[in-house]
Parts: sequence; structure tokens; C-alpha cells
Amino acid sequence: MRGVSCFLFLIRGDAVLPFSLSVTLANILTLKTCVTLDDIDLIDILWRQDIDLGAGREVFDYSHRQKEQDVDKELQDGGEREDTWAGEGAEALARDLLVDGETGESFPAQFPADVSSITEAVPSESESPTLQNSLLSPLLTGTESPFDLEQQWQDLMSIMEMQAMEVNTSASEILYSAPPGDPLSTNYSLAPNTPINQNVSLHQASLGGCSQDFSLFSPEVESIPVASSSTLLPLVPSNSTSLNSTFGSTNLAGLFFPSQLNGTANDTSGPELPDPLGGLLDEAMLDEISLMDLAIEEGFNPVQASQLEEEFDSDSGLSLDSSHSPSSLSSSEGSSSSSSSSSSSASSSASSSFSEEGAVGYSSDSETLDLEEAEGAVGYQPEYSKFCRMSYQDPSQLSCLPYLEHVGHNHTYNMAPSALDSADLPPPSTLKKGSKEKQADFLDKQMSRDEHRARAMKIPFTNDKIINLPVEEFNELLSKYQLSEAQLSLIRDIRRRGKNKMAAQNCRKRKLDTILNLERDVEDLQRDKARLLREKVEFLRSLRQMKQKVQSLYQEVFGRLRDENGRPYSPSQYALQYAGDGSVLLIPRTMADQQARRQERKPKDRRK
DNA sequence: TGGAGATGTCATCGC
DNA sequence: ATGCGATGACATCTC
Repeated sequence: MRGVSCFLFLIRGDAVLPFSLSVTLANILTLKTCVTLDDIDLIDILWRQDIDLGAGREVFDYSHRQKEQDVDKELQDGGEREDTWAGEGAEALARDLLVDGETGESFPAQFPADVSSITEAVPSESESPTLQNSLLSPLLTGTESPFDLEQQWQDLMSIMEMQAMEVNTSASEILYSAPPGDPLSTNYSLAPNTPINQNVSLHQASLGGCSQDFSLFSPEVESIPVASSSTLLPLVPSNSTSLNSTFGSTNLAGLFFPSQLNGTANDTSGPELPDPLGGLLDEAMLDEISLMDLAIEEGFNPVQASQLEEEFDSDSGLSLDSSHSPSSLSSSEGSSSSSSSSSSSASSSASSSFSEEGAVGYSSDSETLDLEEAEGAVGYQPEYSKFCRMSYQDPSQLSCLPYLEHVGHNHTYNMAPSALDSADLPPPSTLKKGSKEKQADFLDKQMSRDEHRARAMKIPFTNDKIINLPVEEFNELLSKYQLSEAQLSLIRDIRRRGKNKMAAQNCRKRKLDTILNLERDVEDLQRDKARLLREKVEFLRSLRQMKQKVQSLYQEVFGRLRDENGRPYSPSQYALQYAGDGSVLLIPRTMADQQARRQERKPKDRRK
């Protein structure tokens, strides 16, 4: 059994008398047991949450989108890395389907800390003043128990992260709003006049969200023999085990809560009670909690925020996911690069392409010019062959198959079949109904509007080259031919439209990716928010345990103090105060009150 | 037949 | 100045 020690100073008037007190700390083990039980309790709660996290994630409809993406993928890329993000989305869906749609987080209203065992476990050994076992300071500075707490806390965190659960916003809101009947509130609340006997399990007097009060010192239980009026008398460490009788209640309201939170506490317990140890606990721990509150209310986990920031900073936002965007850029870049790489061969093979294209046959110039004018004036009518809508296809690949290269640019639905027929097909009298003609007719229907125009204008190279050649090679290509002004204009229009078409496709793809990524970010943030809420609850629970532990030690130490007549000190007249250097002072209540008020102002000023 | 989604096109802006 | 990509807006088509 490990003992702890502390220095006690008796302050009466202006004299300070140090003395020491030693006790054994079975309560540390007791507390540890409590924490373990509580952790198990928490795990159980979180597990139940997971089970409860049921439905409602259809709002994001990832499965639906993934189906679309899969179809898209099959149709477009074949085996490209198209939908890695969709796979992630599916995983996220499987992982995140569990959403609490009906309840919020819950945790037990009763805290299982059996602190009553503390006093029973405290033997009345070691009365020697020379044996200086630390009592409070090691406990409060976390040599042993806090380590256990932290260790178990980390265990809990790992468990929670492994669960990777997601809690719906509703759950979070429930936790936040903390309705009157909510366990967090009720658990912490205590009737103001409730006298606390140490034999009563202290968890019944558990602290409530740092907003409720401990009225452990109702006047009726403070009829303890008041110490004699003599001052400057050394405290006599007592071996009395009558803690329960002499300190059936001890005013710890100020001890375990920030004094500003105790405003309603003291109407029945005499003068405003000091907060001798409050500063120690509250300053650090409550600040942490406040930070967490802030982070939660902001809806951001700093890590996530920085990650998001990185992501968004990587580009102008629209391309934020270009690195893992399946095809947003690959299509255009691939097409342009491939066209660039193939440009040399393309220019060298331009004549052959042209000859093949020209083999399809042209009508007279007057016809095509009329057609062009008519198209320009009226607009384009649909053409009904849409076998190969151009969707991120690499035209250069199609250019390898001259008779298919039109397919890649088939956006001809808005060209009238009649117009096509009249423009491109020879007169019926000259038609020989053969398979070649049927094939030509079929291919005609695959051609885009611009391809028809190009053919009508006898443009001597393919639209693929027009669109995808780099500007230098494109100009070089133009210079090789004697082209009329109308032909040059059409070629430039074809190039502009073709590039813009691909750009529009990329733009839309990017936009869709951006939306999906934002949705995923929202999910991540919701998950983080839920996790932080759970952490907050756990921190509050740990804080409560620590305060209970300090409370019990306070009672124990105070109960062992004796004045020069061997009588215990009245908690209504004296209080223990924990100094920053680890020492504990016994000071008059009035002094403690003043210090409590001073500490009360500090946080208020700080929050301004 | 009207609505939603897909696609092409134009206009415009910025690099 | 020019080319080009990005994108909003609109038109058209398909389902």
C-alpha cells in the first residue's frame, strides 16, 4: 500500500504552523476500480450507440452515385482508375451507415464510484508527524491515479477510433442541448440541501457538468464542536477513525467547482464557501473542456481543419481533388498529350486520313455552302445516332481508326437527319444500295455536326487533328493547304468548339467531384464532431472522478485535523486550501471566502 | 407530356 | 495580341 503525504499548515490569525499528516491511500485503488468500472460502462454505452446508429445515411446516396460511376466506368475507361474515390465512398458508406437517427448519446445516470469504501479502507495508522506521506499533492498532480486514468483513457480512445462510428447530428444536438431530463444534467444535479453522509456512496453527490452545486454542508450537520478560540495551536494529527461522525458532511462546494458556478449553492450552507482547491483542478481541466467546447461548436477538429485547408489550398478548390479525381483531368490531358505525341504521325498521316475521309464522298460546293448557311441561320437539328456520345474519350485513340474517328466526336444529335441526308447523301438516282453505302450512311449518322460541316466544306484533315493538334502544328497544317476563308473560319470554329466541348466535360466532371468530395468532408466532420462530443463526455466523467477523489481526501484530511484540545475543526469555520507548491493550508473560512471571490473574478475577466 | 439529367455550344473571363 | 482553359448560361436531346 502506497502512502502519500502532504504538508499541512495551520493558519490562525497570522501564524502558520506546519505539520504533516500521513494516511494510506486505499482510496486510490478504490478510485482506480471505479474508473475501470466506469470505463467498462462507457464502452458499453458506446457500443450501444453503435448499435443504435441506425439509418438515415441515404441522404448522401453514395451507393446510387457509385452505381452511376460504375456504369460510367464500364462505358468509358474500361480499366482506368476512374472510381477509386467511389470505392472509398462505398467503404465509407459501409462504415458509416450506422447513424443514430432516434436518440442521442446516453450515459448512466448513476456513477458507480463506491467512494464509501474510501473511508473504510483508510486505516488509522501512522500518526507520526515525522512520517510525511503525501496526501493530496501526489494525488492531484497525477503520479499514480491520473496515470491510470490517462492510460485507460487512451485505451478508450483507441477503442472508439476502432469503432470509427459516426453519430448523427441529432445525437450531438441532444448532447448539446442537454434537456432537463437528460442524464448529463440530472446526473450532476443534487438537491441543494441534501446532506451527504460519507457512508453514502459519493457518486450520489456526483458533480454535474460543473454547473450544479454541492451542498454537502447543510447547517444541520455542521453542529460540530467548534474549535476553541485559541489561535496558533498546532494541529494534532488524529488517529481518529470517526470521520463519518465528525465529518458527515463537509463543504466541498467550492472545492470541487469553480466558485462562479456555485452561485446557488450556499443559501443553506451558511456563508459563501471557498474554493480552496478549485483553482488546481478547474484552471487546467476546465480550460481544456472549454477549448473542446469551442472546437466542437465551431464544428472543426483542428487536424481536420488543417487537412481541409491543405486540400483547398492545393488548388483553387475546383481542382482540389484533381490528384485523386478519377478522370477530371486525365481525359483532357490524356487526349491533348496523346494528340501531341501523335501529332507528328498525325501530320504525316494527314494525307492518308484525308484521302480516306474524302473517299466518303462530297457533294458539290454549292450544296455544302447552302447547308452551312442554313445551319448557321436556323441552328442544328437533331441527328438520332448517338451510339458514342463523347464522354472523356481519347480522340487520338480513335484517330488510329480513321473510319471510327468520328465516333469520338459524336455530338450530332442536334443535326436533322433530313439535313444530313440532303447534304451528305448522293441523289437517290445515283445510289447503289449496297453494303458500302449502308455503312457510309451509318457512319454519316455517327458524325458530329462539325464533322459534317468539315466534310461539306472539304476540309482536308480530320476534326481530331483540328481540335487536338498543338497550335504550332495546327498552324503548320493549315499552311500546307490552300484554304478558303470560309474553310479557315470553319476550321477555327471546329477547333474552338471541340476544345470547349472537352473543357465543358472536364468542368462538369470536376464539379461533380467537388460536390462528392465536399459531401465526404461533411461526413468526416460529422464524424469528428461526434468523436469530440464523446471525448468531452469522457473528460467530464474523468473530471468528476478526480473531484470525487479530491473530495474524499479533503474530508479525510480535514477530519483528521484536531485542535489543541483534540477536537475536530468545524468545516464551517475552517477550510483546507491547496497551495500551488503542493502544500495544504488550514485557513479560516473567511479567508477562504475572500480568495474564492478573487478566483471567481479571474475567469470572468479572462472570458471578456 | 413534363421533368430531370446529359451534352453541346456560346460568351466571357483570366492566365 | 493571341491562344486556351474554365465556367456560367442556355438550348437541345434522351429517358
